Amino acid sequence: MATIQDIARMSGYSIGTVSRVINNRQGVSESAREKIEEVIREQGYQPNNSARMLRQSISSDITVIVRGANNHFLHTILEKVQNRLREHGESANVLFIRENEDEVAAAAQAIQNLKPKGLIFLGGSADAFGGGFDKINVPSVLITAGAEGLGFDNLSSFTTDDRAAGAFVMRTLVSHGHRRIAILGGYPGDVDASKHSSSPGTLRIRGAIQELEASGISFDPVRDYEACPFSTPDGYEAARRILERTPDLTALFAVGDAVAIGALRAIYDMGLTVPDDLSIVGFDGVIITKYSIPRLATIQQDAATLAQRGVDDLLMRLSYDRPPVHEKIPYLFIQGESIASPR
Amino acid sequence: MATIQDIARMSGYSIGTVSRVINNRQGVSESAREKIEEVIREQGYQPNNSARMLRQSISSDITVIVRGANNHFLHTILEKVQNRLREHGESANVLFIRENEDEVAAAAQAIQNLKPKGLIFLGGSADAFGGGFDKINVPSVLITAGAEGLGFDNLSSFTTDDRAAGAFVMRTLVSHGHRRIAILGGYPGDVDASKHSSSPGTLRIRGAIQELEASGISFDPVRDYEACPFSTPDGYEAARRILERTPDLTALFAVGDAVAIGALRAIYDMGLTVPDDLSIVGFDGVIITKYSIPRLATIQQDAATLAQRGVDDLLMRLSYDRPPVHEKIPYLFIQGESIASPR
DNA sequence: ATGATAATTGGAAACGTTTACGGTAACGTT
DNA sequence: AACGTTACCGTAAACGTTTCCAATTATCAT
Repeated sequence: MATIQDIARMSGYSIGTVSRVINNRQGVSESAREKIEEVIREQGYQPNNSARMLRQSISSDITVIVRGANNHFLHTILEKVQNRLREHGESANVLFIRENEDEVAAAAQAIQNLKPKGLIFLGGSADAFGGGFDKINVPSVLITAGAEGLGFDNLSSFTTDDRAAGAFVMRTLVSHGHRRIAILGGYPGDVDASKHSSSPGTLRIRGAIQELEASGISFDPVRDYEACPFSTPDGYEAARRILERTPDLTALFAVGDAVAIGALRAIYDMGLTVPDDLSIVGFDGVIITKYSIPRLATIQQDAATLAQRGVDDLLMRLSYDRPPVHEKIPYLFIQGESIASPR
Repeated sequence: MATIQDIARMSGYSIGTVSRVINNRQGVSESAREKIEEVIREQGYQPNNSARMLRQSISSDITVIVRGANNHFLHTILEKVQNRLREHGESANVLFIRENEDEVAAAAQAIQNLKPKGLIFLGGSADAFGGGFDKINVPSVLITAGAEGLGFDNLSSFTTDDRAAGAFVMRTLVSHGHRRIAILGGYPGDVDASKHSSSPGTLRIRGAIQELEASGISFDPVRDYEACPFSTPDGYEAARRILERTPDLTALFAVGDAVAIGALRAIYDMGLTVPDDLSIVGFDGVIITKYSIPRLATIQQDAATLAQRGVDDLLMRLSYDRPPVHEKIPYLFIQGESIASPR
């Protein structure tokens, strides 16, 4: 493998100039730049990362933190993020962490001495970012949750408009004639509008409740809401609990597809059918919703765009320093086969 | 952050000796070792990776290569691998690549100058390892495919006994009285026993066919087999094709759960029911098989053990040089609700 | 006690970069 | 022609390790 010295020798310039070309800094003549670039190209030279890192005390890779349960939607985004990074010639370190706080702190610690040049968060909420990651102070992006107005000055966010989507789901159900609707999934505190939270689940739920109230439909958090983690087994259990507790329901809004899939089976096991006895809507738009029986109505998040915009923004801010941005990516409502009017 | 120099100064020894202690090499007195270790401990000193890497021209991290479509089973393993690595205090670089050959070659190239100290492959087959990765020549493990007897001298493998499992599935179907059984999924060449291949799909299929023939049941590759990638949409299409072509089938063996889930829906769309009209068995044991309607019969691979043994073997071989091993991890047959006797 | 040998330790070079600094050349201004 | 300014470029130090080699000390047999 050629070194910067070899390139310098072969191009007839000094290593200083070569270095300037590599990092495209100014102060090097057009002729020098061309010559050096040519040599670099024909030698297939790649700067040695370790040396660079040693000198600058920052690594040249990006760390991706995936937060939450083994979730198909996050995996989809992860893969797209990874692909996009590779298209730009970047490679990524990936870390999976669970929701709990000490794990977040530990991860932040571990990542700190990995010295990444940038951070990408998948899943979770911006709150976690405050749990140690803000100290690392490198350009970061949060995909799948919003971070606007939270005072993190190095964190962009790209997300679906969860509040609007949650409201949209409810509007749809109500327009089908549903009046007894329950919500499934998320954290116990999510229904409590007085608590501040920027997590997507919370926003979906609050948007939904707000819409219901705007339609003059009462929503009792104790009776009509059941919290649970975003996984299929948890969705199954939660659905059973709420259906046993509140048998007069005609529709269910699961704030994640994994939960909805579990609920689908729970409903089946209780001898009810979807959508005749009960309508159900999910959230995320994972592939399985298009093949389940019945096909699941859901909010399809645009994973490809989320990933792409997130990565592009990070790389952009990595090279030209710009302020972070907060963007909402359009979503799509998928009708599926799991909604009908109550009978 | 303290450096080795600080430790040297504070302990009263030279950096050479400190280095020897850190890498616990021999040739340092017990007293020196103790003193130095004490200082290291109280300073919370961590060697600088970049410097180390620069000097030794090998990085300190492990690269994980995930091969194949966006597959839930692989994601599950990936997460478990990652967790196990973290338990050992290691971090991993993750790369997703598709099946095609140039992508493999490109990835091998890219990884070569990442200079990982070890490699973990998830999915695909050992064949891919030959496409450039063997040149990197670091301890590697292949999880989810076998590599025994292929002449790679630095590659361990941990896998389900795909051939036996494939045979087991067929034995089960035959014992239920099925005689007209089709196989779904994998590459077109997989049925051709004359071609050599170590891919898991191939082995499952060959094991299945072998078992059928041993039971005196004829299997016509053209009529009873339909190749397709390991994804749900592809499974859907493949199932439609084969059911239209061969309507007298009574059972289907999909060599991956994703394929089976697609097939389930295809069967439904054709107005048939599982298992009354058609039995179906999948492979992998992903979570969704336990919640689909009907629950899918499948071969449950032991993802946790596969991941754990793979990681442990790699780390072991990284520190003590041992020969690679090839291990088959037990699987479990899950009865599900998708098998019945033909009527 | 002496020398020979082994064990331990220190010193310094090297890994491949980046960057501050100083030097040189080119150019325009007077 | 002399000078100042600018643009470009080269030199060398520094980043924190590992490791070779030489130096020192300890151990032992005689």
